[in-house]
Amino acid sequence: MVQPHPRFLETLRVTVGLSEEEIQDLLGMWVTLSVKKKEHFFRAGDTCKATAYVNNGCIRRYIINDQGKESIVNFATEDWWIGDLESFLFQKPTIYYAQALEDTELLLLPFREFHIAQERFPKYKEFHVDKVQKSYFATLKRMSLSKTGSPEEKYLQLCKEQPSLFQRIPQHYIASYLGIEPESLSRLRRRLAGKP
Amino acid sequence: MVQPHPRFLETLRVTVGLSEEEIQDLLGMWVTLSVKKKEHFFRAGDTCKATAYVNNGCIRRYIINDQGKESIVNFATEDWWIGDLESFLFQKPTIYYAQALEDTELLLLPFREFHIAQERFPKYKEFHVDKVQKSYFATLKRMSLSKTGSPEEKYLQLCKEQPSLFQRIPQHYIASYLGIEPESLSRLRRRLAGKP
DNA sequence: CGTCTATTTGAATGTACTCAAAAGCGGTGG
DNA sequence: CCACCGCTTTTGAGTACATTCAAATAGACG
Repeated sequence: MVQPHPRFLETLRVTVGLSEEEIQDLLGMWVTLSVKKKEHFFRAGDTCKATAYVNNGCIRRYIINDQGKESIVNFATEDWWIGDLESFLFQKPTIYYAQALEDTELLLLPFREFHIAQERFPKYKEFHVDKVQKSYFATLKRMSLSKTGSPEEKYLQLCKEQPSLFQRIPQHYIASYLGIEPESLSRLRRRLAGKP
Repeated sequence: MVQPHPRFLETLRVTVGLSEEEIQDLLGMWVTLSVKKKEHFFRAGDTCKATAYVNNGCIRRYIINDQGKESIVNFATEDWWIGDLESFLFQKPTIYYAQALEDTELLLLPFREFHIAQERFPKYKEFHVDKVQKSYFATLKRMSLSKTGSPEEKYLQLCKEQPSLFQRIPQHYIASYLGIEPESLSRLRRRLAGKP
């Protein structure tokens, strides 16, 4: 495996609470996957065969609706997790697409190894259950607030949460995430810049 | 306790998988709460002291944003669960409001009893973890799809999922749920009815 | 430099919004 | 039984903002 991101090891040590030996043991179960810019990690219809940690790079997760329109659900950069948990846990087809926007390095824990790890390290299982719950609560909050917010507010929110994105990816992806057209985002930015 | 909804008992029997004795034991831990139309079950800032099952009636859960605008998150009718799990599990203040739109009867499992039940009946614990996960996945899917959908699609979706609502509550609540103004919903309905 | 892609700008259109007022509906009390 | 009241829904007119389509400009990269 490639050199894991420092925060990956820190998570295992501090948040999960594993000993150095346990970490070495666990690390042995992970494999590295490189995904080149523009390539897909998975597509709708695939079944997710592993949980994935973004070691570096950037992945966009999106969905395509009945009318063929795509909408970005989230961006995963360094130290994020990417995948479709439902597809992974139940080994059923996903409805999402995951595409690299930069050359990306993923750390994968395959399905079998995931279950072995959960058995062997109860702390890892707890960590995982906890992560699901936290994601749930965060998602609920984001959803509730985003419903009342204007595109402008959502834009400013994203600027706060993931400022690095604007330096690395074309902004029509940002527009797709915000649920507006690239032209609208362009005009929105001009308005915010205060040039009438 | 009042007569529980038949589907409540069925859930305990079939989904949770408890024996008749266990059910009797568990039922003893629940208490009934009546909430009159227009009254609040909880408000932002409160800490949820119980998990709540809607035995009959209807509750709207909503949020008020920075600009003081309210937005309905969901409607809970018979055989739904209502509350803020995050607030309940971590005993911290909620950001939501829950108000009865009809005289409503709730079945409550208070915080202490909830934990006793989880210890005494491992199956109940499993049931609960499962419920959280399923809610999470359902929420994600709803969110992803709602982002691309027009108000019209969301309206038709609600018609399919909770048709009874339209017979019981004022439609400006539906509008708030859809994220549009009452006037817009009125016009939307006229368009759908096909009267130019 | 030339090509491809991304961003910006313009003009016309559409849809939801605000504000205002009218019409519909349900319940209460005379 | 009817008149009145409060609340809900509908309708109208004008406004704001995102969309579409089209074209011009700017950037990135071989």
